[in-house]
Amino acid sequence: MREAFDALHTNVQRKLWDMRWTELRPIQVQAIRHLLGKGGDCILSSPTASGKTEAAFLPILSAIADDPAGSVRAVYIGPLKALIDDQFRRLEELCERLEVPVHRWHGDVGDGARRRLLAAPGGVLLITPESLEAMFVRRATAMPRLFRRLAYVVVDEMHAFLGTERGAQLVCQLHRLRMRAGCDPVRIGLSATLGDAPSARGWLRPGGPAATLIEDSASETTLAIRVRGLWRRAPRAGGEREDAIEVDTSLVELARAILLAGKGNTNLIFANAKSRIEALADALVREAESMQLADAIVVHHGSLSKEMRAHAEERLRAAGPCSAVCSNTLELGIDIGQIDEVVQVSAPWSVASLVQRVGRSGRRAHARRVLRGYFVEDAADAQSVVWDGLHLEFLRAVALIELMLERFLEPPHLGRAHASTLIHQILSTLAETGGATAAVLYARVVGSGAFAAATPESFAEVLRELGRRDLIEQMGDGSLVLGDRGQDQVDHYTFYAAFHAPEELRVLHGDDVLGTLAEVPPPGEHVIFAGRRWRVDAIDMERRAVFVSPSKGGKPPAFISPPGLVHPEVHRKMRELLLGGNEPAYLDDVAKAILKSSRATAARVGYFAPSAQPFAGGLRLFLFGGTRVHKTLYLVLARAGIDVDVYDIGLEARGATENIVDTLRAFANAPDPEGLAAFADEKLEQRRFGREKFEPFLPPSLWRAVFVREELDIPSVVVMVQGITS
DNA sequence: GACCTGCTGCGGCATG
Repeated sequence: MREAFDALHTNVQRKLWDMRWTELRPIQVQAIRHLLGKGGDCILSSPTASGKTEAAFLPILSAIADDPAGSVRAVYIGPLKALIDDQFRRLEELCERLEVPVHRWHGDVGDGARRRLLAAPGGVLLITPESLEAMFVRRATAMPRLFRRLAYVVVDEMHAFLGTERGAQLVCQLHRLRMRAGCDPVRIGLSATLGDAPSARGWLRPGGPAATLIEDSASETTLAIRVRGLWRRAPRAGGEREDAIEVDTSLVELARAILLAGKGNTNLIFANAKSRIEALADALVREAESMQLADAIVVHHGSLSKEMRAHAEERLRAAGPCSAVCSNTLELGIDIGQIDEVVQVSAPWSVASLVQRVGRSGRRAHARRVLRGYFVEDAADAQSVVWDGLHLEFLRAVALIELMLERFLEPPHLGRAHASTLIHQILSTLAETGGATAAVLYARVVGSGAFAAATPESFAEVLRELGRRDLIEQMGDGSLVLGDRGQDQVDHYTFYAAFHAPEELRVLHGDDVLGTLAEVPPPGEHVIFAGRRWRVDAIDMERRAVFVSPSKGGKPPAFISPPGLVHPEVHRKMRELLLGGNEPAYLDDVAKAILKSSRATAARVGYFAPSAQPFAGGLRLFLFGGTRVHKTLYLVLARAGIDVDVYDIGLEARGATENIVDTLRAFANAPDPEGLAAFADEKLEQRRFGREKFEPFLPPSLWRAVFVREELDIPSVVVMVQGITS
């Protein structure tokens, strides 16, 4: 412990004295020993608020303090802008006594700050993968100067990248950076929620030595959980006025309950979907007013302008009570002021997400964490639709809380082909280099190890397809350059993100930019946005802008996104909750009644194992097998022309029962995954299954092979069908 | 009935 402190640079030590640190946390001691000792790539894995960022940067700053210039010396890559801004503040403070400059670069960072970095590269740079991508495309010639002496790369919130498009992009970028700037920095990953830390060791540097795993499982602060249930009431009309909207009385009741429990505190309220976030914010603003509460209500999500987000963040940091209704833009790492309580309205998709959200509260010493859950459910009776009577979203939330208490975390989906991101990185590398031979391109992109499934043959096949589609073309000397359509892709500002997002229009009130919307109501209609009510005055498609003015009416906006993946373990726990008789102590009386109602519904349909239950309109499949298995079965039935819906834990197929059962049996007896893939390729809307950004540019045969391998789960489906149809 | 994350350059204008 003492020797770890002694190993730090004198001015880092002085700063710690200034900040009145009395001791180093265990993860910090271990990280200092490792990074200032034998060194090498490492993963720092410890609970939220255990000081991981400092664990990485105390030794990094100590190592570069006497030699901070000549190029950027350390890069920090974060998944969220708000997180980068927060870490920027903390690092600036840490660097106060050092000669180490701290820079940040993301979409909301102004020209001035960018020019300062370009003029005198040095110290630490905080950046998103998307902004780094933009550097490769637009400023490739400056990159050697910027990163020549780069010694460290810190990947924060590593779990947010593992097994995702952005993760493959990031791993490829690190390799490309090495090729471009001749640097080979030590790679350091940070996370509090790695579902499988040992398997993450090989991710930071594929094909290279595995990272050293530095773990500190110090027990978390005490956590108080309270889950409150509310029964939904019938909506009533809002009155005669033209701009009045239907008033959802349960939303009003929900808002009132949240305000009463949280008043006088600083709270984060997670409501999952942007549409729901806006609806709840609107209700909270109105109720706070009618209750004459001084508490501020602010909104924070990714479709709001930087000004709106900055306002919310400032208000949270300021003294005085404040509640922020937010999406996962405030989920990770952020340490904004003193958050007293975390409120979760409806269920998130994963345990990891819940753990991160809970980790936003109680970050000061001796403060406890508080999680309040709220669920509005329809009262069910014997006539109710079974799916409603199971109260699936509520059940999922309780399952996630139970799994969190058992310390379960979803393992990442590693080893994926990431074919969409492969194309992204091919196009980006051609923009970066201005042109390259296939061999060079292979070395730069596939050589990163981010695309484990790519072979020289499949890579060549992808290149040929890109050529056929005018995305790339071959010059006389054999080298490859961007084609017309490839240049169009790369020139558009939406290119830099590896993930798909719908095109959006800017929402303007006078000169103020409120944010962006993909689904805009026609002029004359009303919309709730940024926590306020607006009338749509005009839409200018050419300028891609919507003009709004304040109004009294409004309804929440729609956003387009495919549903998330639920891990089979979460479904297993939901089923266990239905079968078991215990009542978690954190449920209030209504929540207990909701759980009881779920169990009564399950008993009424005789559900005790995965099963197929006939009903008047067809067959209901209660599966609890995880989203991948359900999607596979959805395809089996939809391909046979059967009308089918997915309901979290199962499916509802409509039509003649015999036909449905025969279709399932026929598939189990002779599965043809390729047929399912072909059907998905031809018929499936992007909305339902969420195809990745550049998948439309893949050779169809390759797309289908990847789809079969990664999106379908044939063995599980065969076993399940045999079980439910025997 | 179903999540979210992120994003450049430039022209036009006002200001010192």
